[in-house]
Amino acid sequence: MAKRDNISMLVVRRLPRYYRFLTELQAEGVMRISSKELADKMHLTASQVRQDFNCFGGFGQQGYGYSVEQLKNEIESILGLKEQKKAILVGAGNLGRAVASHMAFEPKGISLIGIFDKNEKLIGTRLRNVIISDTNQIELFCKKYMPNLAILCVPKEAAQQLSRRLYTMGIRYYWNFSHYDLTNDYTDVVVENVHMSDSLLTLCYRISDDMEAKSRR
Amino acid sequence: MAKRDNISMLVVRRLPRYYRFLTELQAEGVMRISSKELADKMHLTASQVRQDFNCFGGFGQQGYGYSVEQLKNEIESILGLKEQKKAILVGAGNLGRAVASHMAFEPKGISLIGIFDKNEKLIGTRLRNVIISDTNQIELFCKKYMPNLAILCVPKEAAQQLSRRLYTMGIRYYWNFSHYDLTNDYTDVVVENVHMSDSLLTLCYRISDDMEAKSRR
DNA sequence: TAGATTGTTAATCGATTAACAATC
DNA sequence: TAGATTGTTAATCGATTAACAATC
Repeated sequence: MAKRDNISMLVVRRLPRYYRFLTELQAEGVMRISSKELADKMHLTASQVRQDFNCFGGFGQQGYGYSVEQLKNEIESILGLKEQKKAILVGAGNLGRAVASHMAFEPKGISLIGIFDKNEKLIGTRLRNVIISDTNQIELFCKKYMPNLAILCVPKEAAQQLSRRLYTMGIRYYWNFSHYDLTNDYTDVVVENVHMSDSLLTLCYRISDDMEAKSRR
Repeated sequence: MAKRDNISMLVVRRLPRYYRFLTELQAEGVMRISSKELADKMHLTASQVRQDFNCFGGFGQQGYGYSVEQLKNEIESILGLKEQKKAILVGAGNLGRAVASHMAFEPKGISLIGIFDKNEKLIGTRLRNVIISDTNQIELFCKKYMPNLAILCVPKEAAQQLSRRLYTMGIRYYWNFSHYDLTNDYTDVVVENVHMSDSLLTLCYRISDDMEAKSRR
């Protein structure tokens, strides 16, 4: 891995997808692949595939293509999956519970070390072998265990105040499911938003657009 | 609403966000807003805001700006939220249950009319007042109720066979949480993917990149 | 060596930004 | 009318695609 210097977000967002396809290819026993083959599989162009990889250095070999295993390892290292990260999750409602129990954290180098909620009924119960604690214990917990990543599954109204507390405790990386915009308050923070309802609205648009197009014919 | 003709996906994906901000502004009692003000709030440029809206026709007024209420209504209609859609959800595991109970379907014109799972323990229980049925009842159900949208919360392995069945039953719109690529099999299908793990991997990259950048300083 | 496929430069395409005349 | 802000055209910027020399 070399180069890397101001990589476009569009490239970055393709990396996980490359990683998925390569993992699968490896599982299928495929040893090597050309940019053309990979591009066809992923509905991209060969040029784009090569350009993408060359943002980080040349992983291929002329006349041969790419070694699936090597390429997968390179991307794994680019994504930083081997670096250990400690995460806490706040908000153990429907969404929080789904995220906690559904996500594969370990293969990404993430250990979920704490879950918090203010609902007394949930406090003390377990999720993925982690005991749910009272949200007001967050400061104590952070002081002790120093998590670096927070997963926000709280309602918008709670997110602002909560993020202020987490920021104070030194947390700078957020996986944010709430509709609160953290970048309004802090500039030195990395936030990845998951807005499921935006995605559903996009689908609504596409349905409406598609149906209209069909009715025109 | 007028114009519209080959709108870029980048514009489409901004629409739900506009809609969110406008809904909020309206709730706050704001009556009018300029492209500049809206752009600042949303971290966009005024030019972009105006260009985006003008894909669908001019909703503003020179010297005044945009009426929050009118603009919100226009976008609502562009997104097709008033059109009634019938949805079924397949896979009532952690993720499916979270989606079913967490999502606000009604304001998007979607009614969730059926939920399916193959796990006998879940069959017969209720989610959001919908009884979970056996997955093998899907064909019967679709014949009777003609849903047009399917939400896929099943594992990758189940998704291919399942999508084939749903396609046969005439379903062409999919909100897909599985890692199976539906567009491989069908071209006349509209699929909106939600890949939460890709989003988390993107965050991993950004953490790794950010930490590296900091250590360089 | 000949064939294949990369890495990389150049050309094209599309999206964002800037500018400004139109007009409320 | 003067000031503000839109709608829209032109300029810029960035991303994708095409082409091809380098090389395995």
